[in-house]
Amino acid sequence: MAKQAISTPVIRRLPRYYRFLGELEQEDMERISSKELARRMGLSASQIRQDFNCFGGFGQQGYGYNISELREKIGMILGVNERTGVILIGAGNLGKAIATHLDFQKRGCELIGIFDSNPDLHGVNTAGLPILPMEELSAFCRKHKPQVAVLTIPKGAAQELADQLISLGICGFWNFSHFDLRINNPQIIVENVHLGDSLMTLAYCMHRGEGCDTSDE
Amino acid sequence: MAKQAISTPVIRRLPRYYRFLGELEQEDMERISSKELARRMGLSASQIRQDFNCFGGFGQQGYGYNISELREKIGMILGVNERTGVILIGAGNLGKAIATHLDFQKRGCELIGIFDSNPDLHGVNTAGLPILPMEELSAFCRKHKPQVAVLTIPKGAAQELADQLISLGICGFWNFSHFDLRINNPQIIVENVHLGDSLMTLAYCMHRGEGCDTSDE
DNA sequence: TAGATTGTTAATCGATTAACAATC
DNA sequence: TAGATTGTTAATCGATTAACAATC
Repeated sequence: MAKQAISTPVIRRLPRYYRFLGELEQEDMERISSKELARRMGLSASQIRQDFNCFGGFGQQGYGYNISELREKIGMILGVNERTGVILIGAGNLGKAIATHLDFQKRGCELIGIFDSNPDLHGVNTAGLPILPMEELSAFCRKHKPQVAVLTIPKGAAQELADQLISLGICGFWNFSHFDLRINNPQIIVENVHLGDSLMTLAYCMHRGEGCDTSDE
Repeated sequence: MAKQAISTPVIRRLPRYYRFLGELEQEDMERISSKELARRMGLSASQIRQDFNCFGGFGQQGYGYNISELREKIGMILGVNERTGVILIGAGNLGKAIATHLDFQKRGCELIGIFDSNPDLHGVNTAGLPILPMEELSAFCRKHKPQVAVLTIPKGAAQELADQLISLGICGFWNFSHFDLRINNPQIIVENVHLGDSLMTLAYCMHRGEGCDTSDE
């Protein structure tokens, strides 16, 4: 579909476009120009047109973009209609928060298993799933073949567990473990989320004062 | 201290440097060259030297960088010794996870108040603090003058609450609310964290397959 | 001293912005 | 048709990489 490889900055903006277009749709708006969308999102109109044109013409000269059509097309690109199997490992507060508050289905994913080493949690219903012991992990993976693992576990356990999960067929990690996974296999996709780094960036801007704008909007 | 404004990409890399240097320090390493640090972090040696030189010479020709000295200097820049007052609003799973698992002190911040509108939670001890009712928010702010607010609340409530908090003296937001705060005051610093967008980026890379590398490491 | 590695300048690369012809 | 707004090319800007003199 794409003419050539899409650059990272563009990819990272796609979910945000998708979100804004969803909001506009809910406001019952039908069409929008790149200029108006730029104003609302804090981007430039040029950039928006460049971004959309990575995937081919979504708009119409003199008219702009049809909001629901554009949203649907971006959704297709992002794969919101896929059903990628996801397991979550580590059912602490953060794991629970992600399992319960994040709509995986809306994002092309399906949470199919939750694991924790703490026996007190085993069997506890979370987001409609029973928390399973780690011992069942490999049998589960062989049976259900999840592709993505969410790691909401402490730092120390992350790398070893990741290696094990790769051998069980996991090829994508959403890693919250305060440790940068390094996997020397380009087929394995890693999204490291470092909440601590994000807080530090904010803290830096606070004490450095004005003019410090790190927002990527 | 800085000769000129530091660019956003550099600022965003600083916490990561700080983290890696901390790990090296714990491995009892004393010195490191830009080349070796680059190898470990997946950056280029050139970039590392450029980054550090934004702040003045941290290294020594022929030797490299002294790890603990470098770490301390980056820590100073990031303001880890500050004590910025932080309140957290929304004590659901995500709020609790952030309050309990994130070491604010290590990052120049101090969590001094937690608020939630749910009466069942009032008084519940979380990370050493009692959860307070929203009604006490303004009195609390007047008394303790927090500067940063963590918003772990639903989307709908975010913008209105943010405006109220600004009038109470809050000048930094760490926003997890699935809604992009837009505040037209450059003095107010906003760090939007969109976990959903992060998952979608991962999902995109999964179904697009190989060569999709959005890691910023 | 010789080797190593920085600090810094210059070259390259890529992303964003500007401009405008195409066209609805 | 005239006005609006895209798609797309060219110009600009900024960040990364390469190169190398300075120096420990």
